[in-house]
Amino acid sequence: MARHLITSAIPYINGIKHLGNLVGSQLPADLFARYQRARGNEVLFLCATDEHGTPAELAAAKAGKPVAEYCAEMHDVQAKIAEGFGLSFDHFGRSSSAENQALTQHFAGKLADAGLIEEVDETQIYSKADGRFLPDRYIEGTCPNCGFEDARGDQCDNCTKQLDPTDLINPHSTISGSTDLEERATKHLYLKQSQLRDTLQDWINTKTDWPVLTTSIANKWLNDGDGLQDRGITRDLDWGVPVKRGTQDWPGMEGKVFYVWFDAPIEYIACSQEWASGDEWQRWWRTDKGAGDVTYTQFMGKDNVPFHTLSFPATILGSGEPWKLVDYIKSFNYLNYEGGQFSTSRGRGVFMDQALEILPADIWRWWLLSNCPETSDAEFTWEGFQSGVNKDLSDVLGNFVSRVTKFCRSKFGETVPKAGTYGPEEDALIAELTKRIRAYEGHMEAMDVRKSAQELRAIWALGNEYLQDAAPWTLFKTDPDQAAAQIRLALNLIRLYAVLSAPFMPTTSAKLFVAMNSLDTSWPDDVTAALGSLAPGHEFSVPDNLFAKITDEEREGWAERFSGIRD
RNA sequence: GGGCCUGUAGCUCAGUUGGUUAGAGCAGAGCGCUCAUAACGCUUUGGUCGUAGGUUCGAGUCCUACCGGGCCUACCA
Repeated sequence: MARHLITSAIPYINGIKHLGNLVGSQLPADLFARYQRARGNEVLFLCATDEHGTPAELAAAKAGKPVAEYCAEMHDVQAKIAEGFGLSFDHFGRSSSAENQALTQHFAGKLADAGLIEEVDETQIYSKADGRFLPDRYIEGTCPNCGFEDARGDQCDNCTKQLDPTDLINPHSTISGSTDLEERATKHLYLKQSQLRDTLQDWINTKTDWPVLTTSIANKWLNDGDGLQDRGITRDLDWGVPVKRGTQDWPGMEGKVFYVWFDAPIEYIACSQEWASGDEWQRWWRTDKGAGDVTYTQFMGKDNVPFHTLSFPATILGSGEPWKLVDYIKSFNYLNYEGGQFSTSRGRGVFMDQALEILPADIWRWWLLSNCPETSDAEFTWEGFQSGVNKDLSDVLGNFVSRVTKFCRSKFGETVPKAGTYGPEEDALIAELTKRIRAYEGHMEAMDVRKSAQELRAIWALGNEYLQDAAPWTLFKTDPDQAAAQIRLALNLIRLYAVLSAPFMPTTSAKLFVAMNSLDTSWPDDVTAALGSLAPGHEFSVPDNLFAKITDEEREGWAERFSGIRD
């Protein structure tokens, strides 16, 4: 039995995520986790909220709450929505946990012991009105290059020139608008990633099967300009993991916290400590404690790739301790919304809570996964969504279940008919099913999400093709026994579909198991045997229609409702 | 500015190391079926593969230039 450690990029705490965030990390990770469990493998699937950093502090202030309270509430909100989407985390943790705090400090201590931490004196912009140091992006002013008035401190959005905050003319805080800014001396810890450059390059070079998107971003950072740069891992903030060297105070670093991107990936490990009782987590993370046979897969959007291919591995490798390194990084492009971008800050697009208000989770799961942005950015349009969902789910799968169960009820009652035997047509179907199921498995193992969905859909369609060819409604008049055998097979197909479709649509799958009155969720390694699961005489019930069609009126209403800023 | 990705039928996308008449789903057209959510099945119409050159016996696939779209560029996360 294989062992799979699976983590999804951890969503930031400051608000509800949109569908683009969902499809870029949590949803495909859940698909993979559910599939591996269905194949009988041991899975630990982890996710958490990423709670530190300036935006969290500002969001809390805006909500008029202490940041700890705000984060606790938002964590619960995100956890509930995740549950609504059927995300099957073994644990949904928090980067602000005591476990992560201790582990982050531990790693910092080990890195310092290894000579990989440097203390750097520097100056940063301080805003007296805001009472805080400002990250470059929170300072705006006039671009010295093109005269654009709303240039950010790191880059001008108009002429794309890279800037330093001190370059700006008439700089002001984007938080308060205050122009009372000054340069202040401060000291920070830098992780000397440059010393690990060759180690990281050698490691990345072995990952020939990773998505191009993943390795090309990593190589860019490793080789651009002077190569991998050292990186500041502390900030002058109140909310975060206090800077300590292991359990010891760090002289000169009082009142400072670790940078959110330093502690966030460590939460993957800490999350397992939150989940586990005792040392159970170690057999997933420590190669000296039984994690040697673990396959570790991470899922994330492309914006997260540098931190997962370089920063976090630098932390792991630099510690000199036997931690498990990631084996495969599945990265995604972005999902666009009706010709533009989903935007959290501007409230553009459909957000996870809104999605669940208007349609069941499985419908979203199916469309998002079968259209996920694997090779390039993908496009959400209401028309495409409507036609895709109606065709695939209502017409191909839903209607198949409906026609089979209702025909059986009217001719044979709500029991699997006993008469008749299988012949060449059934053998041909089984051969075709076997071929396609093996292909489906291959795509799922490879995490080819769109291809997996395409194959699954083709497997559903085989049922309709078979029925049309067999035509039990005609045969019933002359050879009812043969029609009975055909319907027996078709009923078994429904159970088979419930098994195969479960990773994509867990709720629908569960409904089918209930209707078929079956507890047999075993994977169809032998398709012939799987199609004998529901024995002659087995009772079942006719389910309600699985998927209501999306009407034109609904589609138009939603397109209108979600055309602007979220309410 | 630099780097990476991308441009294939009306739409959304597949096209393995260059190899015969370029594929799928949806949409369109025709036929069939009537068990079913007017659902299903079969057949079929659509493409000089962004443009222009080049390499090759052979290019959607490799090279160059150009045009269009996107992302990243290290202090947002």
